[in-house]
Amino acid sequence: MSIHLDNIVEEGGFKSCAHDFQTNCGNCRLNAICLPLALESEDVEQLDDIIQRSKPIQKNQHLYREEDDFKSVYAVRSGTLKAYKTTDDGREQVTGFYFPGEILGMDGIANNTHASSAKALETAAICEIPFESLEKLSTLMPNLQRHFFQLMSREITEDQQLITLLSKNSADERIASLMLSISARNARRKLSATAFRLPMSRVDIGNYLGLTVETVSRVFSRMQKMDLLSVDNKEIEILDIQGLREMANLGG
Amino acid sequence: MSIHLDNIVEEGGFKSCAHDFQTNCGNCRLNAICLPLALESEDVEQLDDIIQRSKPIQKNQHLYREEDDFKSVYAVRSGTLKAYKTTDDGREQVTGFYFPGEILGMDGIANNTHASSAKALETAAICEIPFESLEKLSTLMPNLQRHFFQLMSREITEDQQLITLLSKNSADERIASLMLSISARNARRKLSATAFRLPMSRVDIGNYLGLTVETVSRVFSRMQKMDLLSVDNKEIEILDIQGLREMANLGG
DNA sequence: ACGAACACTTGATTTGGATCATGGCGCCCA
DNA sequence: TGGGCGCCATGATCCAAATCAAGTGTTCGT
Repeated sequence: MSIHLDNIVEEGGFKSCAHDFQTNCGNCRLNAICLPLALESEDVEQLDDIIQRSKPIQKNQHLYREEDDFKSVYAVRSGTLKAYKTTDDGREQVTGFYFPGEILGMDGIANNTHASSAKALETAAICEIPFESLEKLSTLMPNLQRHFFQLMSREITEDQQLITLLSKNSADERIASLMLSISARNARRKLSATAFRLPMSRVDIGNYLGLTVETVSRVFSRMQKMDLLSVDNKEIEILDIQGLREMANLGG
Repeated sequence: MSIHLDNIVEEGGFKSCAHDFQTNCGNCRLNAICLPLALESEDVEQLDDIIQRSKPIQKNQHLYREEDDFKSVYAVRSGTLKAYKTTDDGREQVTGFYFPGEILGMDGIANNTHASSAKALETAAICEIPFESLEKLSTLMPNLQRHFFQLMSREITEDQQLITLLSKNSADERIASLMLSISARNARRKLSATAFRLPMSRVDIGNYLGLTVETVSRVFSRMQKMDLLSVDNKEIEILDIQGLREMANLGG
């Protein structure tokens, strides 16, 4: 059973007080990879003033739902969320997983209505960034405007990666790519790139990658047989990252 | 053989002079659906000042290529373009088609490098919008900033639609959806929603939708047999839009 | 105006992943 | 502390779309 450093450290700050001294961008362990990334420290303080931190949301709770009015975008402080859409015939399509330091909700800007729902896969601490305030601040701080444009652009390029994956790659390649993506995002947060716990179920993985649960399961078994990784329920250890890259078709 | 009103009318303006009186946002037939959409007329003039209009690009010419430095985003004035990425193993993934009034190139903002290539499917007139100027103008004009955030957000929601389509829908459903999308975009430009010429090849359609050419061909034949549409090479006429919606699973 | 290259269609066969079916394991809670 | 339910694994069968193959139609360059 692995220890979730993220949750323990960061939720610790919350339990005492929402305005705890730890609870601001300046002190946040994630500020180098999150919204404040591009800002001077005095600017960070202004950003800090508009950010709302409420109590953590529990597993399976929604942060927002499709068709809710759009008010804010959200930064993940700890925990993991999934974003998903409900298709016209009632099925679910997972459109992304969001880890600490990542921003979600930007798909709501287009129509002032959330285009997808977001639900916690485990207890999660969230920073809410009211969009109107962010817009105003952006006109005053060109760096912030630039950075937010970049964040949205990154969301676009990531979606395009997923489109390519779904359109061109086999089940093996899709799952190898997802494992590598999670590994890289862990590394960005200074966590292990080779050993981690998957916060999402096999169903969610399959849904995200356009595969059935059975296929996900079989691919994990196959990868294990090939000594690419070891799988113990949700605990993953990457044993041969090079081999995994080759399987994902990311070249040698 | 159909007549391309778009090309004839708008390229006419170009041939004489790049600073032709017709060639500005204020007079552009598309200004109600393009970037100027949200702006007052005096603001439109300022926007107009930063926009560069060069001579039309020819079929198969590139507007930009993957990994080019990112300098500008582009608005289509006439013609059609496709955006595509080259996968690690050298294949091509079409990520979008762009019609008059639509903006492309926003995926380059994230890393200051174009994440995809854009190529003309037919002769196309383009408005180039230098991004640095657009950023500066956006800090001065909140409406423009807002509108550009919305445009990027729309790109995200459209990509998510495509992800869902690729992940959950059959070949029939994918192609029906694409035909309906093109129809709706034509309607937005006050062109026929039921009769149009496809600017892209079957290969491009298949590539975009994650299908082979053969499958695209067969689906068109099947739709024709079902009297949903008539297909004459690239000329499409939608005969039963309701039936097509049902096939696309967009409900009754 | 002609021929080559390209774009599209249609048919036969194959196949990767879906679907259907079953069983085990762990976990939560009474 | 056991029972039920959700999650996961694995085997058997099926099917939609890919692949392979062979044409025909269209476009373009000279």
